[in-house]
Amino acid sequence: MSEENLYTFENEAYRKTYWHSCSHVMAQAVKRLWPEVKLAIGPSIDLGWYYDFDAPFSFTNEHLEQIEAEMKKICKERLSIVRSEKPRPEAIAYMEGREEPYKVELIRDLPEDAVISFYTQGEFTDLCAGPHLDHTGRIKHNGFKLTKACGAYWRGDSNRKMLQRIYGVAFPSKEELQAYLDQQAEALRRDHNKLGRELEFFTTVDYIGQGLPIILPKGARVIQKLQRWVEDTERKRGYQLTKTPYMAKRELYKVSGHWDHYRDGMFILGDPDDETKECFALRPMTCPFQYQVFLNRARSYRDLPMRLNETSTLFRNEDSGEMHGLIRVRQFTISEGHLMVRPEQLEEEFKGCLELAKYCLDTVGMLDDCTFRFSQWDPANPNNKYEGTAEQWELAQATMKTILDDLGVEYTVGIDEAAFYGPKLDIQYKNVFGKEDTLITIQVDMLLAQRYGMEYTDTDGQKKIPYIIHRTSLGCYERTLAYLIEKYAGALPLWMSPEQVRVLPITDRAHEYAAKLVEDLRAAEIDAEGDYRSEKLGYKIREAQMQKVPYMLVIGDRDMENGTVSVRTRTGADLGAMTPDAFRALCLKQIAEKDRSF
RNA sequence: GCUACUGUGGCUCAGUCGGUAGAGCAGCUGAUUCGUAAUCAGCAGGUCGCCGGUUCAAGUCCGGCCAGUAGCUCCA
Repeated sequence: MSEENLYTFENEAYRKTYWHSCSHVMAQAVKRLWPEVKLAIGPSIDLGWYYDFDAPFSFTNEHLEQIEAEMKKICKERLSIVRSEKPRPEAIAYMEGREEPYKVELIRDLPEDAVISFYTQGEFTDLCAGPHLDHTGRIKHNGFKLTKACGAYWRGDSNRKMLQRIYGVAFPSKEELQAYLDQQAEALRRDHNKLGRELEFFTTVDYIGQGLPIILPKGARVIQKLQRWVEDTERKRGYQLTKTPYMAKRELYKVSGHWDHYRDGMFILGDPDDETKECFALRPMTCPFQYQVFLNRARSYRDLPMRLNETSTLFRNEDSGEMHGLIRVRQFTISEGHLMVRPEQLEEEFKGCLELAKYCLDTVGMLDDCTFRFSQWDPANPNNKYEGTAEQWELAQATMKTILDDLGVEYTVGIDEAAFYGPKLDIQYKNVFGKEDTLITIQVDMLLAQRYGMEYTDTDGQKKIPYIIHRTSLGCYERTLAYLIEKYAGALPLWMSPEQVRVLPITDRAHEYAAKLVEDLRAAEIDAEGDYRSEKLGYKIREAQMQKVPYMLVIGDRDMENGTVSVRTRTGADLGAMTPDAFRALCLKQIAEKDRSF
């Protein structure tokens, strides 16, 4: 960072400091307007800041406008922001005197030897580690906006009180703020939950239930293309396809530990507490089912690595507020797989899994937008979430770290993000709202094989326990489809488009010729449709364009005379006239190459 | 699950102070045969998310439920 850029938004530290000071200005404005509101915390975040409040009323857009107006005043007052420190008892007494119970709790939870600092601007003082700008006038009064108010639990704990969080963003100028807001509006136009319904990829029905979308023919066709490609790709890489049951008796899940750790997340058929009767549960994951394939007969080291894949439909009883379009649902189908490996094969096989996932993501065009997270356990997790001993966890995580470092994977560490049976490499993706979810996960499991009595006879005649890699190559098809719709704004690459070509006869005279073209294209396994309605060409083009059909073939008298098709793309380009054979070859080449540029 | 907001024909929306539902697009029928983003006319389509309450009268008011949206918490 050069000297002249130190106090600009190019410097992350400055940017964060600026936003943090914005949060204080916002809190000051709220306290001026409604002194009875209690303060919780207000940090800067990746983009902007938030502040959590405990207010006796709900913040509405009108309140946000009032707060913004007061904030502008505070900026114009150019109040100095001054740091001070207080010893612990004095700090507690100070915040008790100000009737700020959340601040008192925060101070009480600080370590004994912590420096307790405060920042004061005008009449407003907040507990804060800092740093901050030197005065409130540094904040451009027309460069910020409060974007939304919503609920958030105190200290992120769902057992504690729900406070109200106000989010804001700020930029060094009005123009940059506007550019950001415009860009956000543009992103929302890509929202798969809106676009996916408009384009008839999926729908939902009230009386079927939450998180249970209907995948319509177009969405189903895309998923079918992806699924066939993934299964073929896996087969080429030595995977064997399995088909296992969608449900099992509770006893299966008791062995795996899912019954103890995941029961609330399962759809249970029967009374789970009546041990005298059979009780089933729909599967929330495929692991224990696919293990039975390994267990089918005695295994030798020659059987390993055993790579099993399954296009697996899973059922998870998510809490009602968790569902979101196709991204978070209660029934989904995942490109699931498990690899049973000898210890010395672990690194190579893990590498293979990662390469496969990267290949899949790259092919659909999503790799560049992904981030990697090494999800580890938290030994201090209070909910007894994790199985196994500390030694087993340390070994699994150390092994995985070595693998990731050897592969040169750039990752962040997520503490307490592991599965209950082992650490994970999660490949994360963000939706148009900036919310991140796991797209793909590759997990190392040194626990469950033993639980299920999985073993193989090694070269030395000894029985040994395999390591298991849990992995997916393209994630869940519903979620992946959602992200693809958002990434491409509905205009999916040709090879995965549900309708690849639409033939548009200009007059009735061209119907027969058009129908023949459709037939020939379909014979070549190209998804083609004809629009034989007696509408004008412009109307048919408009409709095909809005439905994001990659290629339109305009057919008129001229084409019939010359034996050509006139090719138009959904981007509006006119490729001119060519023979049907030439067009078909062009199409097939782009499909075979999975050309992402079209 | 929690907080807030939303719910009128397939879609986008109008519906005043409670007085018994309206438009455009899509659909259907007919006319039109028109070469690169909307041809014209007609027809049909809604127990206003569901259930209950208040009222002479509820799409409008109240309660409960269901569904959708954002965030929180959880999670692929």
